[in-house]
Amino acid sequence: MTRATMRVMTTPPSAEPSIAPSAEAAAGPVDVEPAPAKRRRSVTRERLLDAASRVFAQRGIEGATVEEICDRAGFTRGAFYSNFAHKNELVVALLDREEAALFERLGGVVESALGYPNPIEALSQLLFEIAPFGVDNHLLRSELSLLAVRDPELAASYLASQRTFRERFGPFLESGLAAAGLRLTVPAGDAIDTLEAVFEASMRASIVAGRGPNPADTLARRMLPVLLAAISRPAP
Amino acid sequence: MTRATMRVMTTPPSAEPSIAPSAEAAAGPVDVEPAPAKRRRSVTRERLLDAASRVFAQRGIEGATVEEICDRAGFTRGAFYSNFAHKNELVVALLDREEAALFERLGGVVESALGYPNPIEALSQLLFEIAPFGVDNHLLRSELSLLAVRDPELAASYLASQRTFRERFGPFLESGLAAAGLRLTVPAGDAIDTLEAVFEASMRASIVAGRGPNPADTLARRMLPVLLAAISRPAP
DNA sequence: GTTGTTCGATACATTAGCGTACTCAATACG
DNA sequence: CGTATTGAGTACGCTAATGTATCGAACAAC
Repeated sequence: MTRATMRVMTTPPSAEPSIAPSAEAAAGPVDVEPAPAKRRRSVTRERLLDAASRVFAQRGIEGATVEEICDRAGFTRGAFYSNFAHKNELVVALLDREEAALFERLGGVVESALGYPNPIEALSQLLFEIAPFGVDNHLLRSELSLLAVRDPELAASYLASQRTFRERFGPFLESGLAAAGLRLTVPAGDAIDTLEAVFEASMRASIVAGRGPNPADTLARRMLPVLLAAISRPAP
Repeated sequence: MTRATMRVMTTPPSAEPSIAPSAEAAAGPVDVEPAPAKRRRSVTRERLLDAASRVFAQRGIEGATVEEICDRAGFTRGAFYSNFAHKNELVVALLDREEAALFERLGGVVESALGYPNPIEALSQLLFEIAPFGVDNHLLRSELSLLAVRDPELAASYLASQRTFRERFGPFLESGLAAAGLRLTVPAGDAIDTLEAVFEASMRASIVAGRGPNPADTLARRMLPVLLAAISRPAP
């Protein structure tokens, strides 16, 4: 019952393999895997973020407790406060990470945009491949935007994220449409906001209604083609 | 410092006029004003609901404490728990009340629907008269839908409210369109959900961005005509 | 090997907010 | 008028969650 003993028991309870000295090539992801031990810290951070993502999805941001996040990550609160100052900092960090992940997917899928028969359908399909990249993120963003209404600090982060999202997604959308011989009839920002709004509503609706996260028919699935048609017209 | 003294001090601190015995015709609203004293209770309830509405708007549902609501209403928690079983019951009660209020407005505005020159613009205008009947309600519904994702009890109430909203608003929308020589091209439910989603997003966006609740140009203001056009076509 | 540093664990103090039980005052009713 | 009922205030206990201060062990460098 020395602390060493306890540590062995608590550290890798049900998560990734332990971070033993020479486990460099071991662990799952294809990540850069930096200096073997020097970066335990960043591994811990990642695991906390992973856990946070799950717990947030389940309980919501406000509903989530730091403790549960730590438990799920296989750490104690000590580890948490050694890595983040507050819960909010965690939220922001998670937001950043998910955003990066989104753009990665976006990059990976962009080439498949071209050369479809029906342009609107193709674009819809495309959006479906990147947008519902997890209900969790939608819920997260949704709740975040709500929290941002009151918390100025979160608002700043949220707005920043929102802006880069628009900046990167706008061109994507426009080039997608262009490839289909279409162009936007409304400001790109509005188009994106509208699409996002419907996606969010759609997600929430299907969850609240108890249907699985993405059954074949959702509001978004039905409305997306209509919306895309509404905000574009054949390019001159 | 008998309790009587304290009561005098705490009861009407900064709210509506006190509920003295013969103050029947006194108080503000044009309400039915039932039996003079028999219904103190319902007055208390109303005041708690009013306060709750304000506090929720400011702090959010989860962020609001029962205590603050009571303070603002000029009561103590004793009064609260004498009127509501839980915070959730309050939330549901408030939801019901706001819904009723919405339909009242909807009734009052429906006649002005007819006989406009530009049908789409007219409808947009109409929706703007009933929809942003207060940012607060949008935030409330927004947060509620989020809470409903996790809380089955709230989900039930939310879904019920959602359903009656759709049932009453659908015909309204359809007849509005019909009067303009248009008909829906998508299911009414989808149309409503989409409009609502954009309204919500629009509200949140302008609040988060720090602009006032309804400046002349919002996402909704810009997109509503486009959306309406997208979901309707000339009737045969 | 020894030493220094870093990271995470343990334990604690504190706060806040909820819900309940009990009490008193005022009103309604006979 | 006196009694019963109801509505609101007061006080209390309890739980959950946060953040902090301290401690020990592993790793890295020399």
